[in-house]
Amino acid sequence: MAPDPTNGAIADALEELGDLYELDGAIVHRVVAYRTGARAVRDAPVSVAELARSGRATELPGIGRTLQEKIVALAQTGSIPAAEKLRTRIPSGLIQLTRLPGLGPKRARLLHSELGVDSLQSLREAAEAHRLRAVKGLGPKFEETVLDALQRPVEEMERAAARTLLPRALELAETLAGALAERVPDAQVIPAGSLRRQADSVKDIDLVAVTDAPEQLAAAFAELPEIEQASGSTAGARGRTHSGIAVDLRIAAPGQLGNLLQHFTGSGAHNAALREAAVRRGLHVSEYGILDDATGETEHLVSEQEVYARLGLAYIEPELRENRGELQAAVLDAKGRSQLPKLIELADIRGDLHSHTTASDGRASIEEMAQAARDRGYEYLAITDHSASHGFGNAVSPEQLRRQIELVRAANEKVEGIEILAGSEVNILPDGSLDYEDELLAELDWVIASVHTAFAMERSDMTERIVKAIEHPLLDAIGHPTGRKIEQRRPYAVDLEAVFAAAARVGTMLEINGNPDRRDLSDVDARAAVQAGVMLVVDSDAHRPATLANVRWGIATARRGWVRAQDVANSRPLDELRALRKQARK
DNA sequence: GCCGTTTTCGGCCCGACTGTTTTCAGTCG
Repeated sequence: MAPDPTNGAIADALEELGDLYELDGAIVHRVVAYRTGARAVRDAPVSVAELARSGRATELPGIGRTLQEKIVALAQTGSIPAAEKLRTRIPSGLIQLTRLPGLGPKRARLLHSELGVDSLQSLREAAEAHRLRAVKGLGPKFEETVLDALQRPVEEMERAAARTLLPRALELAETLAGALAERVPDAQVIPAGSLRRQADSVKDIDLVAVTDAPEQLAAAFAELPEIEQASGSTAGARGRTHSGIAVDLRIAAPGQLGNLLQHFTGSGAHNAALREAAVRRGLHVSEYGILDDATGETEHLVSEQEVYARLGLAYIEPELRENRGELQAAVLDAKGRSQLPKLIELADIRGDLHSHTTASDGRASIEEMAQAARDRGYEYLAITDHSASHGFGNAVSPEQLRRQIELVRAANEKVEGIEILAGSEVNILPDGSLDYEDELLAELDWVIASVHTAFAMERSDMTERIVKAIEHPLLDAIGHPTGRKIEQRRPYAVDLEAVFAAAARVGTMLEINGNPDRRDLSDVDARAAVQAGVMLVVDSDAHRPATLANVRWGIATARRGWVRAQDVANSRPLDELRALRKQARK
């Protein structure tokens, strides 16, 4: 039997089917239903193919009976009959057409029926022969836009599609906001959009500003040294940085910051769902205010708290605004309470359980790392250098680890105000064993294990490998459990449901690694892990004192995953953390 | 195609911008 399609593959298939229906002239709501469904599948933390087979995929918001049937067909036969049928009628090149700016499904359909255009190549030929302008509803300007888009080099298209990791984008946004506030002293400039939601990566930088001098602010934006090209008005300005990131600045009068910030924080899916629910209550939400059908009046609100309150909702933290159930959870009951979690905060973290020194590939000594951790206000720090088989010239032999344990004990005497734990980040070998003897592992205060080799294993083998490690009695936690690198490397194939079940059963913790390239577990995975009963740890994986601060990206991911402080072991004092170790629980 | 503290049928977020238009359709975020 063929393996189940991944959630990603199912989502791709539903999106393609949506595109096909759209080009076939289906009503927009049907098309939107496919795209909403695709998103729900992509975000789902469990195997949707399995869910659909047991008739439970309809529990996902946006998946009904029809989509479930199509998912089952995809899992059983490898394709969806409706898509097969549509493909005979709609040339695949038409979908490519809709990716061009200013060219959507309606125009692609029009070009196909009027001119027989069915690919980027035939579109180019038609445009060059000036046949586009002859079509009713199109004109020379449109023809020019099309030729322009087709002539743009591939690299530029790719650059425009590229996403920037959160830390870099946030730093840039803060630089721009600071420079603007300096030039227009009364202006308040706030990063919004996916930046404010602390997403893994962002497509562009959204800034929201409040000022009484909008013209001055828009002009100042265009003058910024970081901005390469800009256009603007009193409502805002757009530009592009020299590094190629699009920047959007929106300017509001002080009285409506709440509405504007809520709108531009998004996500698009959150806002669409929020507004649909509001319409049922006779309220119409936009970036300018809330229009009440009953009075015909539009209210302008200064704060987001007021916006959510006006809609009968508890305040929703930006990290939760992805339309993953937060709107339902925010509904206030008769006593004014909601089902939203109290999210973990950076200040809840009492220690770091994953850090490196010069003993392996780190850049600082045990003492330097410990002092930096203490200066962050931590109660404890685990030194977890790589293990015997790590390779890259920085493996730690068993003898070296014994010596390292002594060095940690000695450093603990020297450095006041923090407890240093002797640990290791051991490799999970392809057969699921760890690469130190149990006798040595038993001497350590903290053992974290990670996959660093043989990423390309079969899903079932990788699952078996990691579950075996989880079941090791001396192991405390699994580091960066999926191996993903944001925008670079997909997670290795593994059955996370089985991993979570095993971890919950034996009491092995799972990490949210705070390295901004990793943030692994991801937000949706972390949420599913907690739901399965897993205890998490949030670590920096620091290789030098400064990168201890990377724990903030782990906290961002945890918050996006609905994680509370009580779900995270290193939010607890050291004695409580020790009591959570498997060894202590026996 | 999905969904329901006004509905199992009849709705389905909101506004800006562009280019083509004599009042608006299509696209985008």
